[in-house]
Amino acid sequence: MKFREFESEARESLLQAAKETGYQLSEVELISPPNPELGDLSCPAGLRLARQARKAPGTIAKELAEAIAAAPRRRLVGGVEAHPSGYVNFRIEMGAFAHEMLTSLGDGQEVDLGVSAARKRIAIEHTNVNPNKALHIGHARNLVLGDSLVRTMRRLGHDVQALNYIDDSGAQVADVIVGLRFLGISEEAPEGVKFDSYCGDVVYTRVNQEYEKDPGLKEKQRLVLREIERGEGEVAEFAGRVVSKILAAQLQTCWRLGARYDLLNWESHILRTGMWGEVFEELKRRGVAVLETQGENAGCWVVKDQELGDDKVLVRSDGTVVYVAKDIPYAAWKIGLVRDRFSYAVYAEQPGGAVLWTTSASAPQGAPPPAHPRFGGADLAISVIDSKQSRLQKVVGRVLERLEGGGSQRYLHRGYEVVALSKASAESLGLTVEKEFVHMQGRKGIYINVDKVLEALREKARLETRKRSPERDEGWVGHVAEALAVAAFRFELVKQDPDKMIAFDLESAMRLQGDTGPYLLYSYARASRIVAKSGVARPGTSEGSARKLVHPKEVALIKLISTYDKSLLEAERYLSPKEVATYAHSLASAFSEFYEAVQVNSEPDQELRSARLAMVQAFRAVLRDALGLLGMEALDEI
RNA sequence: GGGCCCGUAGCUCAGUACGGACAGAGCGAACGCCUCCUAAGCGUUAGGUCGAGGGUUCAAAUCCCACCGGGCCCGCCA
Repeated sequence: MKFREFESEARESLLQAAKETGYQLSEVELISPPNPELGDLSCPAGLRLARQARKAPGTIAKELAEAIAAAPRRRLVGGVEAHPSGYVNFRIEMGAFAHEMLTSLGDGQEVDLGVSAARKRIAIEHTNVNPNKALHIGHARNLVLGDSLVRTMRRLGHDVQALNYIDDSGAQVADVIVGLRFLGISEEAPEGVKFDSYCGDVVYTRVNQEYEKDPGLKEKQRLVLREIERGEGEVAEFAGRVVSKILAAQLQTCWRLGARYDLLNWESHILRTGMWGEVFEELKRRGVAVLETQGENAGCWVVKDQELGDDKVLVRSDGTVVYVAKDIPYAAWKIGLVRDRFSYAVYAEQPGGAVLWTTSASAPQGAPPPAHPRFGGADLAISVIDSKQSRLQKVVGRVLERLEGGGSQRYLHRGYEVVALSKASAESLGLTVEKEFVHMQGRKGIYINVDKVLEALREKARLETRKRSPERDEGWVGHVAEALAVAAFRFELVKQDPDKMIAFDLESAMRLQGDTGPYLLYSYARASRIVAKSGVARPGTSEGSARKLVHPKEVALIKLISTYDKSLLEAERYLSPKEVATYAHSLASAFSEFYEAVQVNSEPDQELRSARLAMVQAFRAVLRDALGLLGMEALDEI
């Protein structure tokens, strides 16, 4: 977009000037000046060159600035000044800059990012909730981070597969089956209670209480686990049905939050298709997995790797496979290191119409398999998994590198810190709390359900919306309230740095004002209202009218709009959609200041009015785009 | 014992990746702004030894070192 063009012009002119004045300038560092009066872009070139040239930084800056001024003018560079401190400061040629920007964006249509990165096939794994409970806010952080990353990568032109891994053969599922089968707990949720929530809140927690009272019950769990792993028999079939019901309920929540997936990967299929076996053989052959003959791991197949520190067991002495080991063939499949043995079937149609596929352990009988998108075989795999599993993810990454025979780094772990409960929120669950936060614990029922938070948010938003629009019908108010609730919730989880733990506080998460999702929707709606009232959807601009945009708030908004692409590139570089969230908030804030500072529709100067209107349209186009990446719905009225 | 992460205003956090000019928001506090495009907004004021100490540098919240405080991981659990 425009600002990057300005940057490259500034960079080129500085390099040219350095050549002419005889300075050895290898790279041009560009920073934004501390305040706009100094310029729009700064380069500390004088400071950089002072030592080798044995001159004062200010002198060098002056020479460079003069050389640039003497050179032929560049399109977007309006002025160059040397600062005595040694900076060369560039000023944007606002007439041309604003005009060109508004020509491409001022009609409020699609945003052209102008990025041409190499298109990659990327597999992004996220959500991955055990199918034995409803989503809690910790799962939501994973989903929001992952889904926003999927959307951002796609927006940058990559071919992205969104994967959701279903651990259908683990202990947590077995616990629920034990409860329903051996403790006489009802197989049906009470009226009005979602099945995932019932299994997690009632069955799972009850079973864990019973384990403590009756250690013998653990034997039942092992029995169930064996049956599920075998994949045959009445218990396994029953477990399959329960898992499906829970998953269906979970997906309702995921979809409500705006997440869409391309494929469900089932843990049980990795064993059943023989993919584990194939990879295990390869690991043995390459000496990545070795059979331990002595010590505490005697009889186990382990990975020994200096980078990992302690040895990691992959196969137990009884021949069963540990959890992380199953992640290896899955990861290998993602980046095409193992033959794709999965069959694929349609699982569901998601809201909006996109098909959700599922792996299948066996080819369908009779009818020919349906045509499906190409899964697996990606250039890059990204796993969104909380930081507690960093070590295990490092094991997977290292093993893959050795499988591949090189350090290609095609498997990336996007970690993030957990969500805990604030003191106040934990106390609202009836806990007595000493510390400032409490970690959630599924088996003890210490967590906050996503559905409950969304319902509370929606109700609050509904009342606020109703208050502002008493004449509107229930349907409209409900739609707006839902969009506000999702925006508030997602923004709360995505805006924070992934490396920081969130102490989730229900009360502050309920806010609809300040640094929140609704603030973004509000600024968008205000802009839309200006356009609606103007009666002009595609305001024309000229360089002359664009030159009239001189108010500091106008200039600030133009500049910010033109840097949208940079926030996406940062998000890609750091696998961090927070960059987009931060940008969107700054943008909305710049618009609010613009909105308060100048009038659009009542501006008497027709040219200026038109230029401002084009700016509002450009703002809408970019914010709408960013909101889309964050999984929020831009509404013209709220 | 080994490894990873965090520490910035009363509270919650941006800014740290690539060192740069007076360290920014939100919440909370005080005050102000709707005969004007949505006040879910905007403005003003108050509030900071950037955990503490050394080092590198013309320049450090940012890089390096050891330290303090907090969280997490180091299972033949998932």
